[in-house]
Amino acid sequence: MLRTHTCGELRLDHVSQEVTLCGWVQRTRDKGGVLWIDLRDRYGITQLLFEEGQASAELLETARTLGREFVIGAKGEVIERYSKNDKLLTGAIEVRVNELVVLNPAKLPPFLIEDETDGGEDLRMKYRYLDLRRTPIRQNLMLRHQVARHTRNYLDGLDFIEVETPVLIKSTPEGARDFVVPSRMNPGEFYALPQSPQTFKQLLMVSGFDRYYQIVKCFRDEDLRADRQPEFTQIDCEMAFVTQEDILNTFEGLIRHLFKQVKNIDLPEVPRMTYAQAMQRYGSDKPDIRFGLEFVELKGQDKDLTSGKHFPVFDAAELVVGICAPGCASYTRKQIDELTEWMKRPQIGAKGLIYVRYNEDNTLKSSVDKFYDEGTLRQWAEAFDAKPGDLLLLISGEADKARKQLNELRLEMGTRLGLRAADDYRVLWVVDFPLLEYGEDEHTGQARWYAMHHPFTSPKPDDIALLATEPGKVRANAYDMVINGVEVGGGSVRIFQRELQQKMFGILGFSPEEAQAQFGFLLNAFEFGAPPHAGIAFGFDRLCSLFGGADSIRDFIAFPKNNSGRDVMIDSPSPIADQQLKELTIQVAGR
RNA sequence: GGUUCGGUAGUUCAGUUGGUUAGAAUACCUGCCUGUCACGCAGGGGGUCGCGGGUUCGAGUCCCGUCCGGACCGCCA
Repeated sequence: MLRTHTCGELRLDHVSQEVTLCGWVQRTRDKGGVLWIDLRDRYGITQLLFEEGQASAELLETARTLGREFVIGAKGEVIERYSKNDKLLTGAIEVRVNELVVLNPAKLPPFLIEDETDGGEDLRMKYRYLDLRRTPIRQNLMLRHQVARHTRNYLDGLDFIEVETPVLIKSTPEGARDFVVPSRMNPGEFYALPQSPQTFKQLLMVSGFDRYYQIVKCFRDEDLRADRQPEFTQIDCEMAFVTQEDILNTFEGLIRHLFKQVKNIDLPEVPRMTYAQAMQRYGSDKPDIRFGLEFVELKGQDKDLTSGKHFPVFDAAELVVGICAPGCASYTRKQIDELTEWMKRPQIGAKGLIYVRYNEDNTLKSSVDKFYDEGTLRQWAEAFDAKPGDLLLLISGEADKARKQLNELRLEMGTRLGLRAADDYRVLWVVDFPLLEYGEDEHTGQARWYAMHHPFTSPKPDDIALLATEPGKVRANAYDMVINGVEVGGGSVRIFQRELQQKMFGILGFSPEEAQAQFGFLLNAFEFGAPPHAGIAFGFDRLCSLFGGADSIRDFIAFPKNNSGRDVMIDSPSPIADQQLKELTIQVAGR
């Protein structure tokens, strides 16, 4: 061993012991007659002391040549400090060095390796191995380790077993784009990397494994975001002989366990909300319930407080819906205009934003005073349960669009009003998702039915009859877990009968032959005694970033990719040699 | 595929209406300093203003193109 202790463990108890430490030079403070070096490893920082008169001239000389990030070993005596530093765990002691070895000198790093670095994202990613030396990033990865460890502990305790499923699998048309891997031994044929181990975990249920989990890499070839990587990790779970209720309880238990173990937070019972409620009250299937600002409809299916006053915008609207921003009546015209412009950005695409100020003096002032008298405005305020000082913000139009736009506004107002604290955690189950959604096929342009979750999701038994008549109204036994407006997990009760699964593929536009070619192995398996089963998968990276109080998942992944799917450190993806292409019988345009 | 913001010293940024020798902070180097811990003080070096073209007497600044990066929309069963 090159060292006797780490840089994080020495205390007053160790005083007068002879120790050897190894690590990286964080910083040197040369005071002339005395020189200090902060020595860092993953456990902490220990101050090394070199003093004129005590240390040899040669030792001082060497110490003065040390630069940032040099790797050194230092042997010496632990002594109590004259002036202690209570910001450091090792701040009561220092090591008076009598032997110093430079294990490896270092070039000056391209950015500061400090908690508050001066490096930009791009640079940090290029030198990720240096970035990972920084305490905040190291702590993120340690948090990730803890989340994984406690996940395994919890599931192990419930007799789940972890089974590895293959990474080289088969491309399927449904869902996200696949990453594809050419097969040398089968020219012209390709593997796909799994978007999730979905079919394999269902087959494990058919095999009788009963309770399966896997902390597993998944791959999706879609555009990226701060919370989306092309390869990401899921906690993938499946259970047999269970109902939806069993899944919700088991995995509410997992989340509660993780909050307790990782954050020492006792989570209250997780409330449930149907998809329909979530959309109506929040305009989102993943509402952030840390704050209210719930939607109130002025014109909707069962009421209308706006029509007949010759305001064409509202008269033509399917839905007039708004939120009440408490205490915002003091917003200036300029602030409201700015908010309106924000809503009109192409990303949101609102046509406009109507406001009603409920002034402190009990008067009402709106942007539609021309059309609505004070009595009507007062009716509106009542509908919102508004108080003097509040500001109503209204959106109108086609119901789905209006809700979506107002959802953006609600979240923005929540942020502006400081209602979205990172350390306030509100967990929610959203249940009863629709089974199907209608949309245009990207390639053919033809409208057709898509599985909202995936094609293996079972319809609610009560709704099966609707499959033939009104597929859009069929609800699924599907559920999402949402924390602070982030979808952290989702799953469903699965179809386990061949006939129903075939029917489902039919609705999704597969011919019987296509279904057999793509998913024959699953359909066949269902004929050999498939048990009822259900499952869920959690986005592990997101869960970690949430526990870490961050929006981006990148700093919870050791070696992440950038927005364009590139790893700027190893510079991938990259071209491959002509010989490799030839072997794979692949031709690349332009080569 | 789209919207939008950005690219200037090792790094993070400022740079006015197009006008003298492109600045600050920090890092780095040199010297001084025996209790620092964001040490301090004095001095110093460091720039193809992403790249290419254009307008102009003159471009970091304006225009066109292009490359790179961030955020977002579409997309992500």
